[in-house]
Amino acid sequence: MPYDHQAIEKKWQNHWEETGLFYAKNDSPKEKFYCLIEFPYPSGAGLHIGHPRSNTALDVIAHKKRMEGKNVFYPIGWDAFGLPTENYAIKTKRKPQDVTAENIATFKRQLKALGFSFDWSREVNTTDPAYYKWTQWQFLQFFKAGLAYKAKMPVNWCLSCKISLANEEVVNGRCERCGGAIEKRDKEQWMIAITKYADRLLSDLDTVDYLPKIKKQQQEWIGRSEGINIRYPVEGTDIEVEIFTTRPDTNFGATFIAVAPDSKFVREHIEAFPERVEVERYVRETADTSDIDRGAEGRKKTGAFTGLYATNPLTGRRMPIWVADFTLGNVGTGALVGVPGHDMRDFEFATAFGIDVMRVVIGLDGDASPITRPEQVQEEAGTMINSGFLDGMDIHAATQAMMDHMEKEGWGTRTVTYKLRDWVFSRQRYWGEPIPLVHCEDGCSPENGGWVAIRDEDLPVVLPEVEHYEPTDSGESPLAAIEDWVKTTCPFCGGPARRETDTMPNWAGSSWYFLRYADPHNDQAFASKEALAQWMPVDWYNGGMEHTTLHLLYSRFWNKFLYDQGLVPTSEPYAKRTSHGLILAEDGTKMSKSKGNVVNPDSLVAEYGADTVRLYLMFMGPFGEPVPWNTNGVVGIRRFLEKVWTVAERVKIEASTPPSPPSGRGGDSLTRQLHKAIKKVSDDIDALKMNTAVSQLMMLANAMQEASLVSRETLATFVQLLAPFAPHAAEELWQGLGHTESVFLSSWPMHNPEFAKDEVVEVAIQVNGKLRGTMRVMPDLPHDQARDLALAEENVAKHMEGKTVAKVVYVPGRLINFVVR
RNA sequence: GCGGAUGUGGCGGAAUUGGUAUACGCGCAGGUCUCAGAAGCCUGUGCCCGCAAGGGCUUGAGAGUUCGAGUCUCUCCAUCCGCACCA
Repeated sequence: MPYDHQAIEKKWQNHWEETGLFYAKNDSPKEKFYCLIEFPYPSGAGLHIGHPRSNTALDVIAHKKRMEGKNVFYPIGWDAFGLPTENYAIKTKRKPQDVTAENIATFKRQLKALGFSFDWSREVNTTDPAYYKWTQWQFLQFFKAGLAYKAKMPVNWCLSCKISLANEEVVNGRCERCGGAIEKRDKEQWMIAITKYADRLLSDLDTVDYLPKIKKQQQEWIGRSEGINIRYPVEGTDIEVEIFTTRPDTNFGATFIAVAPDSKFVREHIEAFPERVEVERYVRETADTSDIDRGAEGRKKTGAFTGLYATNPLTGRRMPIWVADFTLGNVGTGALVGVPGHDMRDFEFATAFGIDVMRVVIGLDGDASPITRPEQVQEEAGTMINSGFLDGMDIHAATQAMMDHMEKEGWGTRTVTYKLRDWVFSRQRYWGEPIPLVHCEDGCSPENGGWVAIRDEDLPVVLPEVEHYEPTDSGESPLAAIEDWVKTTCPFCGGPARRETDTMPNWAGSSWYFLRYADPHNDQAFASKEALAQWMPVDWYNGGMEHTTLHLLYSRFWNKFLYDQGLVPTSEPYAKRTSHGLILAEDGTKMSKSKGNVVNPDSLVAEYGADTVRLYLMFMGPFGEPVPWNTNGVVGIRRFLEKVWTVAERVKIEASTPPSPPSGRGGDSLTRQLHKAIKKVSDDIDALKMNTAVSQLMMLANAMQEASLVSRETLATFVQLLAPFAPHAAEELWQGLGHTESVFLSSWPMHNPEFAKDEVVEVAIQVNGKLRGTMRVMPDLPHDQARDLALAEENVAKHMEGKTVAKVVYVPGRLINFVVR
């Protein structure tokens, strides 16, 4: 019988579905194992080949854990709110609800065709009112706890479309759709105070098993730094300018102050600037530059002098106060003290505007001459000089000494700052969860600016249908145009009130979906305490490296908040987090619809089969790294499965034979290969080294093909090892070997180290580290015998002729190296 | 610019974590089968010199540590991901 993937795959997918084989059981006595993949955004483009990369890997893990006796939970759902669907709906004049339903149907069909062992009975959808009811409810808990607040934040405003744009819709500083100019406009936005959790988000990383690079990115994103806020009096006024620095040790070398155009200092004191007109012009000019450009080292420095001077109490020096856009308004206090000798951007600024440069640190190169060239700027290490009581100290000791001094004098206060900023939670868009607040016209809740929470029993606030999905040209969401909906009554006093028309960002629904899976049909709570206690935390979460900062941090924060409210059982939601690399197009560039280099999973599954696609995805390269797609590689995998099929047909025809008895050490060669493979495949799956696990399976298949006789037991074990990767083919082969139950109900094979041992190994013989021969010997051959055998090799002897042996390095089973002179 | 990562044959990659570099797969070449082709099977395949035996070189570039470096250290270069309203 030839390998007919179409018949086999359909048959087993139906069988698994009918028997509910992979549905998680709430009342199982087995130990739970919660496997999670990032739920997909159901875009109109259909499943991207990158989705099954992650899904297959965790499917392999889920299957192996099942076979190891765990109660595995592997759910799936849809992260369906968001811009692309909304924009598509605007363009095609269709309802986002309908578009979303269609996209989900497509994704579902595509995922099912790949045979993933998802628990489809627990599917969730963020756009379902029964789901977002709880997203809204949880937002209200943030609101009630005082963590949600309104603040003015800049948005990208397209002057011709008259709507605010997402950063992604701004291309080269212009509107993506109309190409028109963009302006930054301040808009009142809901914010969530994630920075209150910064310390715990940082320190609790010690309690979880994330890939080191993931932890590092989280740490850097949170960006804790200890420093000091220093207040300098402004000459001739009663105002002060407050700056933040992590390097007060260099303060004897401070020669200017730079404040950000968008800083509090400029907003509050611009009236007092002697050069006010010039500063106003500069502020307007720089308003639309992005932070990324502004912070860049080497970028041409610009600025405007305010006409004011601050006094450095340490030295009595007059420091001119400049407005300069290389200072960022949202970092520290929005103002910095310029030490051009020891900071490259300060140096660039000072040289551009003729400001003094002083040396206060001698670098490791010992150069103590005046700093005139950029390469002399000493930023990282060194010893203090020209700095009074700090002279001779190392910069780190000097930093502490200076902070002590400044605190004692009352000039400054030690401060911890974070790069992390509070979470902008409002969108002026249609396709998101309505924010469940009303503004009372009668003055309720003055402490919250008049904002009142919707009563729990009135949730969800259902997204009403509108005529047009475009944001209004006043910058409000399209919901603002539905006067009937906006006008409501205050849940508190019953007086007139207006609804909040902003919606939530798509991060909201994805910040807690893993909790909903535990109890997806509950209408009394987002999930019951019992269900959460049973399944949380997630044991293994895999997702893209591109989600390492935002989604991962938001959802950790969200979970921690719920934990503090006593609503979830663990402080950290994910015990383990790994990441997969992007799949690139064959030419090594990113796949994109516009370039037409997108790989279509449907046609691949139809032509080669789901098992081939799954195996190829695991084999194509190291799981954590980006790899270009290669259809030729798929062909190679298909050949492998056909080879397996041929071997299996042969085994079925041959008379049943007992398993090859281990003859002496290691048994026969096939038994040895089998046990090596069991070990390697098991270890590799756990370590997510899927590519080498598959190549080990290939080697075992090659060995079976070459072997004169393959026992049914050997083949059966091979099938078990193959099963997580190629579940359909494995079920078919397993059944062909006479089993009546699913291969996934069998126990994962154990390897016997005795059977895996080699009788003889090849040992390298080196002379002065160069390979001069090899010998086949027992792995534990004693030193003297190894030396004598090696010296007997003709080519080795040739290279040793006339030399004296200074040293012999012998690594049993690996190599022997003669160091000669 | 800042933060995180990566760099090995013609291509995707492997390397027991300091021990025979190039496993496995693709591609290519030769053979077998065939009227012929396809598929399958067998053999070979890092580069240079050599009929061969063998020798030299080789893991982005350059230096260093070591009996021994793809792996450790330093300098440089290139590529990818993220940068807060894409998901």
